[in-house]
Amino acid sequence: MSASGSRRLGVPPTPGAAWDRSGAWASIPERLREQGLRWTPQRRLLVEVLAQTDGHVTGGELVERCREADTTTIPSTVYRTLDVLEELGLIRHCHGVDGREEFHVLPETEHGHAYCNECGRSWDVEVEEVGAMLASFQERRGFEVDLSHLTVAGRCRDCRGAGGTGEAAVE
Amino acid sequence: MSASGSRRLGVPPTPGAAWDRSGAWASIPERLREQGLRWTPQRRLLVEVLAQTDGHVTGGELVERCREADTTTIPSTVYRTLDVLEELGLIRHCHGVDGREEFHVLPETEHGHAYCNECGRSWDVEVEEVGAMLASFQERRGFEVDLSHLTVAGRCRDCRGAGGTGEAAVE
DNA sequence: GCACTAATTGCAACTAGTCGCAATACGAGA
DNA sequence: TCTCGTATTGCGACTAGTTGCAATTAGTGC
Repeated sequence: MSASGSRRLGVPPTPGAAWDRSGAWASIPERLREQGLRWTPQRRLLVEVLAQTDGHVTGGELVERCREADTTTIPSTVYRTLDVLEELGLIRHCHGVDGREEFHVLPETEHGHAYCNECGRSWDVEVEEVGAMLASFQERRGFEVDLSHLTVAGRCRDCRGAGGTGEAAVE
Repeated sequence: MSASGSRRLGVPPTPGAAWDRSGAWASIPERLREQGLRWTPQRRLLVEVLAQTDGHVTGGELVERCREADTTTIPSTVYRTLDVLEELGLIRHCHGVDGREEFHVLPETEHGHAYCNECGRSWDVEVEEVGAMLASFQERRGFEVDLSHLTVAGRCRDCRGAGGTGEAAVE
């Protein structure tokens, strides 16, 4: 495959302009149609599943949940719809430490992730924490970093044995 | 994929601090045996292939090259041997933007990678460039970052210039 | 309500990689 | 040189995701 494959770097949702979540879901059919795309039962099902999801999900989990609602769900349809929804800015995908795909639903702010290789927990990484790095890439390389795709692997405080709390663990 | 093979662009390997590569390879059999592991023909083949490799390779490419030398090569054996060699520190693996595994042979310094989503090129990211981020993770979260596993995705200078889609997309 | 056409789906085959298990064979010790 | 324990291999099945293609169908125009 080529790096420019089906997964384009869509323009991310503007962070400040916090979306009305329910509104965002409701407008999907017309937003699709505006672009000559279609609103199908399969897409509606996935959107319903997504609307009940908070935080991160893997593609496999989404396929699973769709299949619970409709046993005839086909994985390739789910993954293709996920691509379309990502282009619409409703979800963002990134890769966990193991390289597996993960999706964020309606990311309110662009953020990256930190994963602990040992316990497998993950944390959101906000722009402030890596702002200097982003700026340095911009200046030194002219490189525009896609924060939502940033995955930082390593060992968390707990696993290093330093004691302390695993704040805001996601999983 | 059009641009396969090793792509090391931008920051070149540190010229002075070169290891004695042949020495590192030569000591593998005994290093394995020291740990109660074994030196097999399959492992020797993979090590030979690796010794002729510079920069980054995907697992698939390695399987391919081993198969060229020995058509009976089994993928799972290659991947398992890769794990063993990583434990020995002879290679490091990371994940490209598409989540696919990539291996570095004999990494001279711990480094991360920057990938351009559009042209697919990649660059090494040395510790100086992300030092502040590493330190901040350490202090604020007690999190020890594994730099060699860091993949920064985004758009490179050339693609931002050529694409002309405007810097307005940056958030 | 009907026809048309291009977007979408379902399917099957494929890529990349992992895992469990029985058979093989490395290499330490006799 | 032979024996033996166990690391490793080969294999087949499986997970996660992608792709090409023919059949289906959403949605526009009449």
